[in-house]
Amino acid sequence: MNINHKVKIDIVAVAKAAGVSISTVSRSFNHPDLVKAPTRKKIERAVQKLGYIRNRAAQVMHGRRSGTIGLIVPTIDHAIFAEVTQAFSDAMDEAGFTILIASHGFDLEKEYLRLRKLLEHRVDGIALIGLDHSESTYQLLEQQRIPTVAIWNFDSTSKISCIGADNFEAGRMAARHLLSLGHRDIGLIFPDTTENDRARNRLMGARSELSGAGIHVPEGWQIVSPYRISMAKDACKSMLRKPARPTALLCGNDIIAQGAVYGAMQLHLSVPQDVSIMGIGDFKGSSEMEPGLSTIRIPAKKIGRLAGKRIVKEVTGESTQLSRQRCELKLMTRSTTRARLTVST
Amino acid sequence: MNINHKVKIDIVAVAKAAGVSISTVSRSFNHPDLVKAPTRKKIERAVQKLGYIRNRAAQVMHGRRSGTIGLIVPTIDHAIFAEVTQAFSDAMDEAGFTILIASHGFDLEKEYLRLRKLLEHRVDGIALIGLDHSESTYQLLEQQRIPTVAIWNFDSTSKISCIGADNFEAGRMAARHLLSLGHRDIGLIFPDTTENDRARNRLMGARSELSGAGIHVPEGWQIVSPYRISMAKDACKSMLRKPARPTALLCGNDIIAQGAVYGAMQLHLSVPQDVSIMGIGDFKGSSEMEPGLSTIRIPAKKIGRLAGKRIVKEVTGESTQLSRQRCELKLMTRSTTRARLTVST
DNA sequence: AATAGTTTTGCAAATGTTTTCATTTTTGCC
DNA sequence: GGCAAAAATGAAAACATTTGCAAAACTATT
Repeated sequence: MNINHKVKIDIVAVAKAAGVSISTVSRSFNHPDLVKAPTRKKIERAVQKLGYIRNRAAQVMHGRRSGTIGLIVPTIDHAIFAEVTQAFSDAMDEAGFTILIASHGFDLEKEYLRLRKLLEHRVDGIALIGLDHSESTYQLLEQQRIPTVAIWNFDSTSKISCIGADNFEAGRMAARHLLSLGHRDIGLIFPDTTENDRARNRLMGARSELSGAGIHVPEGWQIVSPYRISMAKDACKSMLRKPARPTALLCGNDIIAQGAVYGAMQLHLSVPQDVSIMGIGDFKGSSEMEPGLSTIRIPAKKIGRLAGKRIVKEVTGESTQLSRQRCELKLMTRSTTRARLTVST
Repeated sequence: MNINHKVKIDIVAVAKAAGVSISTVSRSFNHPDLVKAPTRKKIERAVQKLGYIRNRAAQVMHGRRSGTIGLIVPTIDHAIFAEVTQAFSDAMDEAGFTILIASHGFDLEKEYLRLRKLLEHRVDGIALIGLDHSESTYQLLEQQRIPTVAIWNFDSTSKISCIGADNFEAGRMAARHLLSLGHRDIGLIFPDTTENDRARNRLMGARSELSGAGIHVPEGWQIVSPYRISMAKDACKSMLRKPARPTALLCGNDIIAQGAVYGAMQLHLSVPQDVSIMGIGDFKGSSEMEPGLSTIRIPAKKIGRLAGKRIVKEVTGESTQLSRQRCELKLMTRSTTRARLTVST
């Protein structure tokens, strides 16, 4: 029955239909306790009849919060980011916020541009992945004084709030696990670390642990592979085909590790008998594959959820100072690692 | 140097700093060719100095488009949706739009609420997954006359624009492949299909093909499992442990199929020697796992990208009528299916 | 029934921008 | 150097809402 014929339905139309003033309509939305129940009823009925939907753009102009948070990720299409994004989104829903999402494909210049665009939309807060961002990004965030939280990394010296794991420690734990199993010939497969602090810190952690144990990783045993199963598979095969091959592989994350496992299988090496493979991350799927992947668990869901709660707090002014939160890591010993069989020395 | 001390930086401040009128500033953004180059330079310098960022909320109030598209997905944290979302996002970036994302966890009532919220933010268009939506959702979309596109399914009778694959056909093709390999004892593992038209159509397609070949699927050989590897693993094991077990498994999607492959492995059955396993979807990872999964390829990236382009066209008014686009399917024969070994009949 | 106090409602200004129309400046041409 | 035409700029209205303040309508008390 509601005739909606070209006429735009705004608060004025509702007021007219309900036979009250505009202010009363506005108030009945924003401060319902200030308007008499019967009046509210009339307004509600008018809203229903006309199919009115409030215009947040107009509200924003009054210094009201937009009720949106900008989330900038490298890519959505990665197990890690998808998981963390979903958890973040759940936290936002709970708090009544909506997410504006943008991805930059690991390009920090693009990230800056995405940030600008989100700010145009007057998001109330910004969530980023990691702490590696361009100087201009950091400057812009500071200049705009917008609540910001970095997801996924913990760093006690960060300039912005951060919630996540200590990646250095993660690399260290992964290395320690392999060392504890008696491995001394260890290969490393990591992504390019120039614009990726997460990977860089893991690598540094791993190397530090290894050299602490007096182990040197020879030239050919450290290779670079992006976070793609197929690439990692090839990288792994190229390393394991060499006459002198490592007895264990430490991978920059679970995606690489999964690729490594499959690569080894293709060479008819069995995991973990012939080679142990260690991941970092414990992504969805790592526990479920065959054989189950040994890895360092980084609690993505928890991080996403905490980050969501944190940004809401900063936006609502409930807690405004910089906060750094470290999420604990956990060694998940599954079926891709085992003690080195024969010590040939 | 830019003093930004509590003073809010709006277009007025820029005008003052540049020594021109507000209108000129606005024009230099929206119709740069209408303002003299030197004036534009002055304005740009003022913008730079003050760190001004345009306020889209204010623009929206003038009937301008918000430059945002609402995307509502069941969940982000699923290989399929993550992939399609990323492709959609890329298309949006290209067109200069920003995405407001919301997820509903396969709950169509929640979907309706998310839609309402997105409409409050005055998104210019809406993208949904699939064609199964609540009556109120459809009504709201129609009433608000907002450009909408359904991603992932093709249906020639849809009430809204849709871009995707014909899931019935996908199910049919998967079944046909198994039949062509000589399988007649086929088990089905599908998710609950009550609020999921994609799964429902696939199942119907598969069953129709099977019964067309005179094959009846006995009670115990059709089980329900959600789209979770671990659950599918268990479901598969429960089916394959029975004394009379099928020679092939047709799975509702690749996640279930991956779970099935791992489940079979755990029972020390080899795939495809002991049992063939067929997926639907060809998600990221399916080609890379060992053994590579035989499946029906649904081109997620392409669908996401096309959907993005389509919604932009509808929003800009370039093409306003309902459009239905079917993306072609492709049988990917990899290593989890093979001809039935011995025909015992 | 009048008064004071309280609750409810309405008026109008304010928000940051775009755009129409009018005004001013510049340009081209004789 | 003056004039018409064209180009550039500015003033003010419009957009959909919120909110401070004032007015009106109730309540309670005497």
